[in-house]
Amino acid sequence: MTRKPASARRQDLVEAGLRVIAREGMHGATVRAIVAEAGVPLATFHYIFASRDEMIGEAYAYIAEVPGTGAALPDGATLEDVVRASFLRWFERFLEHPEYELAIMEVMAYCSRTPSLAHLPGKVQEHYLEALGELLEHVRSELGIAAPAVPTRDVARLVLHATDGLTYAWLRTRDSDASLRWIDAVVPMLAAALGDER
Amino acid sequence: MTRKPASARRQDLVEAGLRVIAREGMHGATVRAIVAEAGVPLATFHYIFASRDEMIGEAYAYIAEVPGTGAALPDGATLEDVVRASFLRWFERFLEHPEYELAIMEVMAYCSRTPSLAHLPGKVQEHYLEALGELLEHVRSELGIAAPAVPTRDVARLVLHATDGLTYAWLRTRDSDASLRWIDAVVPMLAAALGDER
DNA sequence: GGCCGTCTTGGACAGGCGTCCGAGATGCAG
DNA sequence: CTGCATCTCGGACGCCTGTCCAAGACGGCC
Repeated sequence: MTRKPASARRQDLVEAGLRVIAREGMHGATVRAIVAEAGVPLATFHYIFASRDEMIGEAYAYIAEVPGTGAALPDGATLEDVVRASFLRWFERFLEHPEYELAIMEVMAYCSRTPSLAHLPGKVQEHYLEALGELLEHVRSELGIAAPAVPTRDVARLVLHATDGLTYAWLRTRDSDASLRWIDAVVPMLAAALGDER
Repeated sequence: MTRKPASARRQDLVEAGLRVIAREGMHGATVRAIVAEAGVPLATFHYIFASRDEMIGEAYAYIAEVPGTGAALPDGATLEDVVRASFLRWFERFLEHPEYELAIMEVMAYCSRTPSLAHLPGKVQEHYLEALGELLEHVRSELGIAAPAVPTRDVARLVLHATDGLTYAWLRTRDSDASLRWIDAVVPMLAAALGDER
């Protein structure tokens, strides 16, 4: 096998692990399945990771690194249009790989249950909030909205609640129409919070 | 061991299973852990269920049987007040046993991954919608709101999206303040949809 | 009282699991 | 070229998993 530094093997295994979890779920993500996916011998796994849990934690943290959906805003769009467009774009991305979102949900549940990983879901949320916050700030400055009375971070939390609701409900029903109606319903509220109207 | 009809043992095991999943997560819900919780010998399990998966499915369906939160409305309350009060009551119940909500999430993910159980999440959602629909109809008739242009079922779906968002986000962060702010933000929208204002 | 459907139960089975050991290969630093 | 830190990897360890069998105990009905 081609010789690689441990850091590179680490990333290979984390990515392979995420692929396996997305395909088979947490239940099927055994050490043997993961090394098979990565194409490395079994013993490599525990040369890199002290335990399977350590790898799961690494994988969950890895998810948070994925950048948000930076959008190019059309000129003359209202705030609500921009929010709706961004939300819809996120939803399209979601629909391309819904099994990944299910995987993330499973990993977060597993981490919640595992004492050594229980702090991670909060940290991942923190990353989400930061990335989303930047996007929202960008939108605000682009549209010339100043001196917000609702802090950006609070608006980001609302947006996250909205996407979380869509995620959970969609994964149960696979009903995209209902999701679109949900988007139609929440977007005005989110835009209002972002635009600071009362 | 006291002799019981299979149907009674079935319910005992389902309830024990749910307790174990709530306490240890899906990962720790082994057949042996479940029979220990129920206080029956191992072999009883496969006298009752053909497989562990069959029991998991039964447990997930069992969840949907739990009745919704029927509320006594104070006189002279506005529609928004009633919606907010109901939502808050649900949230209080949620806070009493959040680990159960996490368990439900894990079971739903597991079912999604298991071909023979993949149809269940949709069915459970259907039960939720029905129960919630009845509650909403009750509120509507109580407040004398007639001829809805937005079908009750659609409003119920919106409410479900809102509670799902709260559930998912809370389980990551355990941030009840953020949840309350979310409730404050969505309730007017939900009330508007229920009250049929545009 | 004897029968028979229903329920109980100890024990075993094969297979999969996470983890670990120790010997060998590799390739840069001196 | 030698030395040493780094990486590779076959194979095994003990434990736990879901599932099953076959023998026994119960208890209502003829």
